Amino acid sequence: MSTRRPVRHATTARRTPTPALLELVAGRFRALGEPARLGILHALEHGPLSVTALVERTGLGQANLSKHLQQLHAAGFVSRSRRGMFVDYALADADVLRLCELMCGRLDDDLAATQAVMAPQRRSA
Amino acid sequence: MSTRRPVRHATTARRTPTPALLELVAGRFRALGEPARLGILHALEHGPLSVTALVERTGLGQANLSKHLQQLHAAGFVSRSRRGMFVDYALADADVLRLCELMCGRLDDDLAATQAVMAPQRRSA
DNA sequence: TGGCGGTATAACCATATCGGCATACGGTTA
DNA sequence: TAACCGTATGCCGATATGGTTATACCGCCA
Repeated sequence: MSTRRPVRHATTARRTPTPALLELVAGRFRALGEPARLGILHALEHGPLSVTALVERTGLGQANLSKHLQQLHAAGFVSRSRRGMFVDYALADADVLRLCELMCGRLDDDLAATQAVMAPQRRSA
Repeated sequence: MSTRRPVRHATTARRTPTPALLELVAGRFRALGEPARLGILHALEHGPLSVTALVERTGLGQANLSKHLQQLHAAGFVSRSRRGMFVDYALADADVLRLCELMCGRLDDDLAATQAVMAPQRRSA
């Protein structure tokens, strides 16, 4: 349910945003503003994983990981589902990766620009 | 310079991200993870503004605002330029708004979904 | 050159957040 | 039901971050 793509309400769009709305949006960006959580999302890129599996791939402590997963879930970036004794987490939708790719694209550009300034004539360094 | 659009290096793309890279990306998301800074970006949506002008539109204290502007600038979201005694800040590019729109779209969807669950038969509440 | 308006920085406090430890919760299996 | 495994939560110390006040910096103009 919720294809996420065609929907577009007027809720958050095109108006002077209230402080409460800004806080909501900011909270979601903040959820991505942590290397550990980005690592989790990256680990989920190729399919759902249980908490235990995520502990291995990310190297995070179990408790710590669990807390990060709660935050990602609260922000709507991952979905939760039980499988026997395990709990599988998965990327909620493709927009998550879109956000990261957009951000990475910006980073690439800026890094390239910085390099160009720092060493204009060198090939790579 | 730097059209930002067609460029796409291999730097951050498609590889197991190093901790340092994750930190870089996370830092940029964190720069957007603050209502005050989102408010600043919103204020700049229709054109460059000086710090003084931003103080008025955002209601932030001057020192506070200045610090937020430094962070946004460091993250590459705004550009700086002197005009006489003033310093004008402007959105660095259109991707900034793209990121916010993507995030707002997600929020809209989630809010709609929540409402649908909370009051399936009501029209609006 | 001195004063002034605009902007940035420093020092400070309050609060939020992360990571780790211990432990509680929830299913599953014996 | 009891023991057990996977997951979540409460508490703590360390650190980071935001907001305020005071002050330093820096072009401009008299």
